[in-house]
Amino acid sequence: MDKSNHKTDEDEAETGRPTLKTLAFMTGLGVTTVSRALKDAPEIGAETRKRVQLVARQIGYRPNRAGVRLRTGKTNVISVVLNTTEQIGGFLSDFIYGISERLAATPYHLVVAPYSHNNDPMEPIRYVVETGSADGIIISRTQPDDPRVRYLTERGFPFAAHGRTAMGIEHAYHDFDNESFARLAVRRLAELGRRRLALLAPPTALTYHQHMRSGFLDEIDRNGLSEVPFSSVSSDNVIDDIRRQTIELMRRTGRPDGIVCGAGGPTFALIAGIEAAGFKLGRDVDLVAKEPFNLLQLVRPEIHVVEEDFRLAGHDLATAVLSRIDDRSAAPMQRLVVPGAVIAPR
Amino acid sequence: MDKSNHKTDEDEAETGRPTLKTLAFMTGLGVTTVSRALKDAPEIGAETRKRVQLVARQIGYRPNRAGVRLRTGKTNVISVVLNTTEQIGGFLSDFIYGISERLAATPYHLVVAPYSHNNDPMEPIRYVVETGSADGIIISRTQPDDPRVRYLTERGFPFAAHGRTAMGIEHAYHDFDNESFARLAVRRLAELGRRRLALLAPPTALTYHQHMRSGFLDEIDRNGLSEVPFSSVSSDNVIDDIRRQTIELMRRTGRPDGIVCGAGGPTFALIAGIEAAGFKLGRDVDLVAKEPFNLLQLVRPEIHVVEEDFRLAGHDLATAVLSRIDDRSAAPMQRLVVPGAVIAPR
DNA sequence: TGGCAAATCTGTAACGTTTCAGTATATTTG
DNA sequence: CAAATATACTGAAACGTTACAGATTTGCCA
Repeated sequence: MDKSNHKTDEDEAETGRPTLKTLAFMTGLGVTTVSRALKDAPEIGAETRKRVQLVARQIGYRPNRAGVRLRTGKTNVISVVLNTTEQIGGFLSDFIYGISERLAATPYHLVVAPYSHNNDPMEPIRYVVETGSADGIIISRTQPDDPRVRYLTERGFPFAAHGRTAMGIEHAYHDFDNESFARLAVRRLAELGRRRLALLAPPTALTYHQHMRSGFLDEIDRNGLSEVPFSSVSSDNVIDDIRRQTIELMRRTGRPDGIVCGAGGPTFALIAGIEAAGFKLGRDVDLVAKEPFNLLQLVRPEIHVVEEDFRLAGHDLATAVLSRIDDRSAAPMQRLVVPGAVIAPR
Repeated sequence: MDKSNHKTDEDEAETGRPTLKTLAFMTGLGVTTVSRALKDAPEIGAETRKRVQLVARQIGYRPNRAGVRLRTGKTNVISVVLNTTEQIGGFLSDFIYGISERLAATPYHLVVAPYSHNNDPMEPIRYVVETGSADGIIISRTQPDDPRVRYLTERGFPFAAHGRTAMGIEHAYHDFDNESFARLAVRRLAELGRRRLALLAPPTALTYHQHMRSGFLDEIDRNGLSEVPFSSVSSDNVIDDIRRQTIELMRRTGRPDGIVCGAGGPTFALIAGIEAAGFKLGRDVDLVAKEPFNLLQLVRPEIHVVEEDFRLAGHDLATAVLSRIDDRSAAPMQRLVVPGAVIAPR
């Protein structure tokens, strides 16, 4: 008799994954009631609420993300936008782990949106905002005047940045205090009696280039030291370029006797370059480097190291963007991590 | 007069993000026709198809993922399941980049699902399958008898594994030929006149432990060398444990004069341990290590290195799982990457 | 000319969820 | 005691998409 393709309630109760309808059938309530009961709405009787929640737990009900998303627009997704041509040596793993650890206890999923160097960094940002494919965004490689920050702020889209900006916009960020790092590094080199210092800085476009550079310059000044310019490469360059340019640097007449390096991978190239030019680390020149995990010092104990924790950064940024989503008018989390001491050679 | 809260066609055309309805209004066609036209269905006139597609492109129509997902069950998501307690030194960045590069030109998003060491590795897998939150899964740290592989295979869920299994199941994988790596390494050490070799292997639970170990043992045999057991640690151990155990190893009476190491981070610890015990690399003992990016050799040129490309692995696995989704009955992609030559000290 | 097939297009229903506008029953109030 | 109000629940509609089962038009053949 029943030629329709409507599912009956009983069908519903038997088949595959449970939905609100399944729950409604099992409890004898309406779908609406079940929905409200699951989110502890006050207009549902206490006893009914308990009952629905019990049954839901028993049969392992999980809300259908697509259904929620379609109806409410809420995606329960955080998107982290990464540059795939990023520095080798990969602090990125820890960064991502930090984020996902934070997200693990929440209903949020983490999606990784890449862009390559030749592409527009705005592209993935626009995509996410225009298609509403995430509730929040985490960006890195922040610039002083960052179009992404402007764009996201203008639209009131929740985000957090790894690094600060300088455009008078109050936004959530987590940053490592690279100015202090540079100061610590210079001070250490001064203590070692070094006089002519070079800095292998991040690319000029990034905000923390300025920070690191100004800390470096100011502290050089205070200690009566001089700078040996080394701007032909940045820590973004490929390893081999850095190595070559370091050889170049060391062969100059006014070569440095101390070098500060703000990134992990490039430090390897620096050392290789110094030695290829015939100089000895610790004798002719000292090196203070920033490293995510202190591996380098295991094999080259003569270098000085400051650690930077990227897992913490990920964790922080996830927290920041979540609280941003939760309440867009709340004050954005802004955390500046001060570097620990410079770890000396053993 | 119109007190309903129905949106009229004109409303639709003005407001926010375009949908099929917007397109239908603009072209004067039905929603169904537009939907079919956009996917080049044959029953839509050629001219209409062109027209619809043109308009869609003009106004930047993007299908609503939640709509598609709710209706079809297709998520357009690939989930990569990672162990967050994974080895420091992070080859993971490259792995993830490899995947997302491959996915960039497709409609697929990449979501990272973590699990920590004390948690059940099956948990994220079950979650994805039960909630249908992805169309395919990429797993790593594959075991000879891997419950995840069994589970996914039983349910016909598309996946690809970084590493092989040994349970008579034909599944998609990408693997580095660690047996060949170990052979190459041993051969190199034999050529250098080394006689007593040790192997710092991966954890015994993982499939490639067997591969590496059997290659190592067999090649030792062929070359008339002997093994110095070194099973107190695996490459999964924390850096400091490896360093300590290496000191231990080197202080034994029958200490090795050659060591093979199958992972990047641990090699640093090995070197530190060897030297802490008072021995000199290249003189007392030689080291052949596998490294994702050849950074180590820059600062310790006396070691021998084989490179392993994790970006390629990611790319491959993404391809594999996509083709699996595309056609579940097609033969699974199975790729074994043979190691390149051992890079000698310079 | 009538009939039939092919070509092209369309409306309805459904996926699972939440919101809106109720309804029915019990309880209080004047 | 009627009316107002509070309590507990419910059906219908909508989010954007696609599958299904038509509907309309055109061209062709007997």
